Amino acid sequence: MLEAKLAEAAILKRLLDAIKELVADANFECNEEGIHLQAMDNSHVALVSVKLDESGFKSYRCDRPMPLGVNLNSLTKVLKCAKDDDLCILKATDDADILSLTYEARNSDRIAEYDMKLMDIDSDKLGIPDTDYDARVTMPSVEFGRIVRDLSQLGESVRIEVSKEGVRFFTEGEAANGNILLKQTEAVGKVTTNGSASGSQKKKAKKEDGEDNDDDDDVQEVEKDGDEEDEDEDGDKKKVKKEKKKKVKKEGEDVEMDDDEDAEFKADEEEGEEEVDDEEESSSKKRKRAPAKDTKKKSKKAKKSDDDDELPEGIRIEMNQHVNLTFSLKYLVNFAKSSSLSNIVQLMLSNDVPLLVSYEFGQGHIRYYLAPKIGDE
Amino acid sequence: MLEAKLAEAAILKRLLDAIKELVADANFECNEEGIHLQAMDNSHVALVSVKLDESGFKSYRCDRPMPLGVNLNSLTKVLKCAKDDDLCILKATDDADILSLTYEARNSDRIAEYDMKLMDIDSDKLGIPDTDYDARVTMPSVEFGRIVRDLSQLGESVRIEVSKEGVRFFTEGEAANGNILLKQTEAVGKVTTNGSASGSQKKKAKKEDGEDNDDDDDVQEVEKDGDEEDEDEDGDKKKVKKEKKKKVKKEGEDVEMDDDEDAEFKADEEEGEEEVDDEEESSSKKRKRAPAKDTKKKSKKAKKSDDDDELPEGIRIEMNQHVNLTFSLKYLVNFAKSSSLSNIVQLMLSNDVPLLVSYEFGQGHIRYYLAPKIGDE
DNA sequence: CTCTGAGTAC
DNA sequence: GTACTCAGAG
Repeated sequence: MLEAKLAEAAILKRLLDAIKELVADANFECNEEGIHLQAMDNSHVALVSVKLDESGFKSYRCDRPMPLGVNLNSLTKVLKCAKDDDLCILKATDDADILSLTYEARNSDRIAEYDMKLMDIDSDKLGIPDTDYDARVTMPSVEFGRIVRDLSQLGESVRIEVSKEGVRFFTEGEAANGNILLKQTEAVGKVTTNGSASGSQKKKAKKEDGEDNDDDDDVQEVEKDGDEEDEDEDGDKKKVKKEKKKKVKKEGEDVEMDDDEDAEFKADEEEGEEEVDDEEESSSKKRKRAPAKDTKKKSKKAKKSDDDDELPEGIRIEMNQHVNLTFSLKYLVNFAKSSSLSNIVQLMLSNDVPLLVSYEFGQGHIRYYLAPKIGDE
Repeated sequence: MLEAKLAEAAILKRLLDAIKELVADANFECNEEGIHLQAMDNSHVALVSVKLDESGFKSYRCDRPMPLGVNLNSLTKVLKCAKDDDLCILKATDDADILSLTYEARNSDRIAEYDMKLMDIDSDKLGIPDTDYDARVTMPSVEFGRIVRDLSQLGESVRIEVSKEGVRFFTEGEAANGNILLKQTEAVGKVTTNGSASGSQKKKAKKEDGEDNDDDDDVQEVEKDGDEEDEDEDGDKKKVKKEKKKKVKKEGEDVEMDDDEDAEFKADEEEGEEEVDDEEESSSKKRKRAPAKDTKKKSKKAKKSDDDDELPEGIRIEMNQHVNLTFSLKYLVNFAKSSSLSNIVQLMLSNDVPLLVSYEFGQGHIRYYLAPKIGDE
């Protein structure tokens, strides 16, 4: 049987919000390591992979591997009945025909239990080959969402090109064509959070810093001014100041997102790692609408703690080789719904192979794979 | 003629928001006791009863009983022209073909007057039998709203069962079944306000006093712990003390909700009553979410003052006998719109008789009656 | 007092 | 599904 206790129902709610439009039914594969879901989208064009690590649960027990065939629409309805801060307990018996969700209010004076019928789903689970991507772009998830939403108003697809110059998103539409260039955020003098990759960055990734987001990041005391040419400087500035207390991330290097990718970009991962100090709290609160910035610190914070922060800001571009690929914007817009799960998104690209869009959060990750369009389709 | 001055137009606005979806036209029956409205909903399934007590007005005069036939849609439009804190004066001449609404800004620098045509409505006013209900559940109105909204996503109807365990709401739906259990809030050490009902409670109602509400009731200095199990005495206690200045209701006992129900739970009514002293103001602001307790004492402040709070928290369950009834969620969701009128809602149930959902507020009350579903309809 | 989020209505 | 209104939080 399965009995998994999640500290906050909000995680599951956001996860379902992120994938319910893409996939109708899916198997939640539960085993001693945690819960994994992998599914093709309804039109069999994109692939979604979600992992909730056993360590991300308040308590977790799964005696034997079991696939729970869930209708995501039903699960979404059931999850709407949970308050964000409810304790959420998932239970299934070995016959796996019912998934029970129990929500317990903080004060325990209210306990709600929902039983959802499960279904048999043949999982054609495809293995995902490990790929050494030629380029990786790490950016605030809200910024990625903004870009694809903006461009989707003009055209159907976007060409993403990563070059020494940075990463460029091109769209051609009837009304207008558009292209957005993101340059790597300049490493701030010091404290910059996103700074560059540490040593491992092999290639020639460049990191200028463009963004002019408002950022509120957490940069520390350092101050960087960025006025270089156009954009950006202010973005950084502001961030600099805010960070008073944080101690920042620097050291964490590898912990973060190493799972799939490997050596190639491994070094960068650290960003996610940073932990905040204890007191943090600081100002990180606002991430709202600023274009790029955010601050929120919450994202990854480490896989294990409950909440995590990340470096809220900045764009990092790492590349081994120039890549130029075209994707359907419709899917990317859907992927971007995961912004509520992490402040950071990573785009992994190699010519002629599917794009990987990855969001890491405290309890696990959600990854999307999308094959490039070929020719002018 | 009628001339009634209401301290805040907001009360009327909220009242109309609460019933305008349920009823299209209704008679406002005005007499020397106040204004009363009673109407079946458009599909003749539910009954709404609203009472604005004469004492709840800043000034009130009604020379002779007169029914004012109002189109609630029109009245809603007119009320949207008032600011929440405007003084609102209702006037009608004896021929009752026009209702005049005058809004006066706090500082009197703005006076608006609207005249609305009235209509003849045959009121088939049914008497509402006094019922001694077998169970009464008192809970935060927002929580009730949340529960019925949640469950309405899963199914069409809800079975409400009150037992020694607490109150449980069950729904069966295609996607999932759900049940929510509310246990009586644990009585807090002393001060617990809710105490029990006073003497009148005839049956074997039990009143634990669980509530941990913050109650701010008005309990005075006394402290009651209410733990005995059942009964009531405290109910009276509390009211007794509170009354400092207000003339109020104490005496009014009957005033409260007695209309329909009576003896059964009458005692409890007082809760609503308590007034606060003058200084109130106090902290009453927060009644929000604390689970159960909080201390805040402010609550009701009195009917007359502008706002009333109630004990902001906690769930109280009183029952003479196990009840188990099924209702249409659609109506309950509509009833729950009255949450803006009171922080507290009471559900009165007896097997095979209509459910009474009651919201008491400083100036009066709004009550909904809904017949249970029979069998598996 | 302003902003953000949720709920309700069209 | 989109827009508007109301309520709660910062």
